[in-house]
Amino acid sequence: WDAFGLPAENAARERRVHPAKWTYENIANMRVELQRMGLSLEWEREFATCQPEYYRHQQKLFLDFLKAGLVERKESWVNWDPVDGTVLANEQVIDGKGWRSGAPVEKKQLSQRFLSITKYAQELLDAPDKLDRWPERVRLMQANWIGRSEGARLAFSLDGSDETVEVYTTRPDTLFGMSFLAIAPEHPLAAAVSARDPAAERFVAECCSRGTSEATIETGEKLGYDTGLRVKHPFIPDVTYPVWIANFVLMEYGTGAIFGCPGHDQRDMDFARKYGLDVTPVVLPPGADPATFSLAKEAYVGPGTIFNSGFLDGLEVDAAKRAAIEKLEKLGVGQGIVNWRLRDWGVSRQRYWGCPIPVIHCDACGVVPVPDDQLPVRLPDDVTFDRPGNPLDHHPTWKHVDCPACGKPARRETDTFDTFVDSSWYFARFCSPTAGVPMTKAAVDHWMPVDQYIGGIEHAILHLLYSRFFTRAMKDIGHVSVNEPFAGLFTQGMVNHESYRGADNRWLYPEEVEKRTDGSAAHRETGEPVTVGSVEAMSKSKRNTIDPGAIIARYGADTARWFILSDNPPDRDMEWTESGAAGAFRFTQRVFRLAEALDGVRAEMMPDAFGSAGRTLRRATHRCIAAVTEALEGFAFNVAVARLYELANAITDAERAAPEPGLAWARREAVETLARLGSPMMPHLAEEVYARLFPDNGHLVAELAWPEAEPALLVAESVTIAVQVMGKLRATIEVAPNAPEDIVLAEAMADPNVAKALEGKRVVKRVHVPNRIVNFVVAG
RNA sequence: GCGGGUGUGGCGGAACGGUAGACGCAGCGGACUCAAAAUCCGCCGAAAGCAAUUUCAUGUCGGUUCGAGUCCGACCACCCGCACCA
Repeated sequence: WDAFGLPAENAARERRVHPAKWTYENIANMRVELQRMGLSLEWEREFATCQPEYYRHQQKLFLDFLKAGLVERKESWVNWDPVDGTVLANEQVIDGKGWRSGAPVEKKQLSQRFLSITKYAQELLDAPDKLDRWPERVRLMQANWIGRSEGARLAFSLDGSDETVEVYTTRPDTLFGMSFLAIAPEHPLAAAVSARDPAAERFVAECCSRGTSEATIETGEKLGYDTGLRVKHPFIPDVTYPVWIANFVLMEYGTGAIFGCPGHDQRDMDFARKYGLDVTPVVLPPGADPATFSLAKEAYVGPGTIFNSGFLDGLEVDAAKRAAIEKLEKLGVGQGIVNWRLRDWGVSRQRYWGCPIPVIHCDACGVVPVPDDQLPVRLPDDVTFDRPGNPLDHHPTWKHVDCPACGKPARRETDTFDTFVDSSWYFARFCSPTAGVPMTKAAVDHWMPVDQYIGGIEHAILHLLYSRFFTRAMKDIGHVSVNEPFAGLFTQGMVNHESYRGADNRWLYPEEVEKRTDGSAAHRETGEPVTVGSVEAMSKSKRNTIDPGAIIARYGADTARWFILSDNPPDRDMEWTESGAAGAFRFTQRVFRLAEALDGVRAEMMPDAFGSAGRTLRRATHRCIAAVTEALEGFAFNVAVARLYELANAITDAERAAPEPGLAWARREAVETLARLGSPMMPHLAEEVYARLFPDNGHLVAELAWPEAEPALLVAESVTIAVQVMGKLRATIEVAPNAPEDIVLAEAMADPNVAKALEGKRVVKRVHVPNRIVNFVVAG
């Protein structure tokens, strides 16, 4: 149970219930639901991430990471809600305001802990090429997120000072096209300027309050402030350029500063045109005339030859990049580097309901790791949520401890881990869930990697990337032997449903809403009108969720399972509808009746020969084995279900056939197969049917090997061949399997309808695909 | 802006380049019943025809092929991810 996190804390604040109580009650409810569904889970391995028995090992892993140099402490910018006194995730900032308090969100710098995921950037980027059972889409999303780029880092000297400003660029070839240098509002140099320039301070403050919210990005308005500072060009020292603070420069990417080349970067172009800065083209498109080539509003980003650029003139873009980097390195002002979009993973959260970060702050010794023998650092139970901010911070005694190093009074860290940490290694813990260490080597070597991982596409980036990083880090400190945690990945689609709002604008659960025949909707009890919202992913906050318990209560678990699997391919999003549930229930009843009809028919030796109905049924049975097996292996559960319906229909046909030797045996075989192939979907019914057919067997279907098709029965007695004339179907003929071509063609031409279509035409080509199709190509 | 995906009956969806619409849901007609429920049988893309059958049809337009829902190109619509990433 991934059990730590914000929802529990919100429940605590809204309903005055302790997060632990709320969480364990939810777990209890969900456990009952999973058990009622009859899922084959190994409950001996159950645990919840909020149990000290779990998170103590997470704390140990963290300390191992710390020792291995995989943890850093850095200042970082966060979204700060001044009313709630807490840090907000980006998703919790709505239109620049805190989602709960509605207060304008501020940017604030906090000292946070970071896991060094960027040390593994190249490996994390490369390895998915070999994960051939991962969806291509997810591999691409991971690669884009990691975002490798090659370029140069170089230092610009400030005119009249010893200081420099570092920039990162992927286009060192365009350095001669520079017309300004721009820094992010959060850049240290911007702070220095602000200290003596109130107008600059106001500009920076405005940028920070607006942040990089969607509103600013959408309007795309580029805003800048000229600091009055100037920097020297690395290649032409006597020329200087203005230094601007610009809202479109991101502190988090590269160095937080760029050199502006309006001719060959659209953003720089927009900025230059707005503030009247120079635009010098330095890349000449193929075929363009250097004397007349100019740029108006569109930057040129294509290939070409460098000009207006001193020693780079005449080189192609790629060669110029190399030459520029070489020169920068020779001058000692820069070098070629690989840059990553991926940033280190900030794991500190100023929250109560999470795993405590096991370090202690001592005025004398600095940051001291909690010694292993003092783990776990337990969350205190006696906390209150009557004040904004982190309850751990307000707790009267919890954070006061003695320094493990010097023994003097010190403070516990009150931050907890991002809950993504909890889910980044649980799969390894499952291998040895009760071990006194995070995981035992023998167990993880036996089980890992996970053969088949299943999850929603919403986890395509963060959860999977973090787990991949954790696995590599755990390998480096000797816990596991594998590099990648998940050998196969299947991403299931989301289940969507309409959402409903009542008269008071509160969200309503679907079961509270009654649909009227005229299409309108009303509250089931009060009769008040209900606004029907869009069909969207089920979420607790919008209450558009369905409790499978209702179907289980009405029809039973097998019907619920059968129905859920029967309609949609599982990788596709679907809209939940119960319209097929009754049909699924009918089918479960029908399967039972098919078995009941065999009561009194004893299991005898397999007959030597079968009549035609028996042979037909046996072929259907064995074709079904092959088809269902293939469908299940490909996660096409809906197709597997369809094949089982076909088998049921074939059994019904056989029931109506005239009695013949061996037919009863064939029916028993078919019903047994139906139960066994259906057992993953409807296990309880399968066991009941099987026990009825073989009361003395003493085995469960679940214990039996998967059925295997007899190859001889997969070959049809006769095949239907489609006959086309010029690609249009004119008839179908029945022939023996693998019939000789001349016989097939003769029979095809003998068909009256085919003959009619061929009348008066000359056949110029005969296409024959054995057992499938004949096509006559005619002329005239 | 960049990247990816999807588009097939009234609905959910099947379909190694080879009979488009398997299977289910809904619907219509019938049997059984005093009646209902349950069950069973039949029909069920569109148009024409008494019928055999014919024509059209997998978002649009084109191409490759004996043959295209499937492969290729362009476009349209919707969905998802990332996004002033230098």
